[in-house]
Amino acid sequence: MTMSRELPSLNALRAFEATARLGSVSRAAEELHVTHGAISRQLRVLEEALEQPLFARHGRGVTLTAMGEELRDRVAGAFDQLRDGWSELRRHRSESPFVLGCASSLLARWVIPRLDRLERDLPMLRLHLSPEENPLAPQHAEPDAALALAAPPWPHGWQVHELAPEQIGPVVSPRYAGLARLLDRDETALCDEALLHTTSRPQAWPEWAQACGLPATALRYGQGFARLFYLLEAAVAGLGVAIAPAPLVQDDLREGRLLAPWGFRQTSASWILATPRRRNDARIDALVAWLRNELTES
Amino acid sequence: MTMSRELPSLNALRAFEATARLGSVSRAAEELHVTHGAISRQLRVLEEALEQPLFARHGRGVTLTAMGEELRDRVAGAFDQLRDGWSELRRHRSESPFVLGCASSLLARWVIPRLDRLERDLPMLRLHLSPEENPLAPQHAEPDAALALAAPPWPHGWQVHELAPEQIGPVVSPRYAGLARLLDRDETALCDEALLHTTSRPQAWPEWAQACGLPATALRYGQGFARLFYLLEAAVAGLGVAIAPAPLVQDDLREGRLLAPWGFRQTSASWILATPRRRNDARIDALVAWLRNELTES
DNA sequence: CTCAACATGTCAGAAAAACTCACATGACCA
DNA sequence: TGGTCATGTGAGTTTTTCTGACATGTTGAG
Repeated sequence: MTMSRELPSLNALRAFEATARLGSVSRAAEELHVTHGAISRQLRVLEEALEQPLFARHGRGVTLTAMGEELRDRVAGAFDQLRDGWSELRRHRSESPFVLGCASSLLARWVIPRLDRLERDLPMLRLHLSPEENPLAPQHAEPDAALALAAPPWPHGWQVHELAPEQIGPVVSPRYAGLARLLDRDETALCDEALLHTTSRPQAWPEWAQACGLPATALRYGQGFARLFYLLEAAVAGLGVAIAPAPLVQDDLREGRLLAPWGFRQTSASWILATPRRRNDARIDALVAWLRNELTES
Repeated sequence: MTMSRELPSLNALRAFEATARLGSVSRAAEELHVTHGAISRQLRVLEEALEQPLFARHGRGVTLTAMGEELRDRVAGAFDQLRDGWSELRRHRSESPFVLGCASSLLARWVIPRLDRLERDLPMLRLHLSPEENPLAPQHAEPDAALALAAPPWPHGWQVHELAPEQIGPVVSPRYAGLARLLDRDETALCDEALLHTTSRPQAWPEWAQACGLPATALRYGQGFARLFYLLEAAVAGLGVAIAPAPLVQDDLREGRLLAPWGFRQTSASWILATPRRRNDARIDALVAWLRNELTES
């Protein structure tokens, strides 16, 4: 009652194909990294299924019977095709660039300044950057990984590698007109400022306030910007006091374009690298390690 | 260090192919007679090997990713080819005639007279007869089975089904000129005869002599024939006393063309049906049963 | 001829792969 | 909101496959 379109054991077929191609049970065993006994047994499985011998044994070596030759002609091409298809797929895969999705503010303020070093340290990555406002949202061309600032619960369908806790703090330009009334005072001084903020993350100031024990309601908001990137440009230009993750203003602090008189405070969010589930490329581990190091060393 | 021409688990590949073709893990599971969990697991094996998802899961069903489509395109044809090749091979096999090798004397004297009944009882056999002087010798076109009279040790490389012990005895035509001096005497009467014999089986008379307690040296030999078939024709023609296996002269005895005054005696040989090893066709069992019945019922 | 070197077959036990079952999750629909 | 469908997951079990040791039979050299 065996449905004729069903296939026999594919491992047995593969053993047959190798034996037929190499003309030897022992060499087929070598190719498949098993013992000759395993091949011998697999051949018997096929022969029993067909109720006909596929090889004539003559003590020293084997030769195909008529039925064996027919089977070889029918399956050899299929196995070639499978091997070619599979290896090409793997080759394409390993040669394809690694697409990193990332919000444009992070990209501009943090990734791009480090890009030369990143490409020098991880050249095999062949990194391609893909600016996307929300890299964790479902989209047409899913990136290989997404760099983001996010808090649990982690987005569904992604595997999250936590890189470092986020630290945020107020920053202000030395050119800011109201700087004088802020210096040498503690955080409460900010209650008198019209704070610059970004609409893409309205919780930044309240979170910070909570972290340093100020009531969130004590804060007054000034101008809002659509993106963190604009917010920081505004701060550098001396338009007021902004709030930012430390790594994004690190260079500005070092070069004196911004001040952070009250330091930075840890939030509940983290820098994360998120990868689509069941993609555990070895390249991802390398990237995670590099990013962790970059975020924590300074 | 994975050699790129190596294949992944073929069972996993088959699970993928079925799932891609049917667009559903559950239906693939049905087709392959396993649970959906088994398919799911196999798909994961492939995805881990490629480090890329092959399907996008959306709670209700799956759809191929770009990489999945590429893999499907590359392997679907190969699986079609394997299925077609295998099923055609099986079809050819089951439709092919069953070739029975048999010495020409047996063929003429025993098989052919029973052929109409044999074909009536076992029509699925589609029997083809292949007269060969020594059907157990290695030859170009090996038969599916060989009918022979033989004694152990059995020929190497064949699987032997013993059908019935052989019985041989002297036979003589009622038209034989010397019949008068034989009738109503015991076997010793034959010591005075020039016994007809076949050069293809010189041991027949000595064996018979031993079986009935006569010294083999007491026998005198007359004319020899190249084949048993000729020997029996000579006996029927009244040329002298021949020796023959009982089933081969059964019809002649019944119809009075030959007499067997001293009956038949068992030898160490048997009627056998020999089949090439590892060919255990169901048709063989049917044929063995039929032959056994035919040889023992009379 | 005998013997060593091959090549393959065979079997019991061991290892690995595949599967099942039961439950969990998420999407869709009424 | 609960029910159904489709799939994921994990522990434990079944099935398949492999190994390792030995047997058989062939070949060719000495």
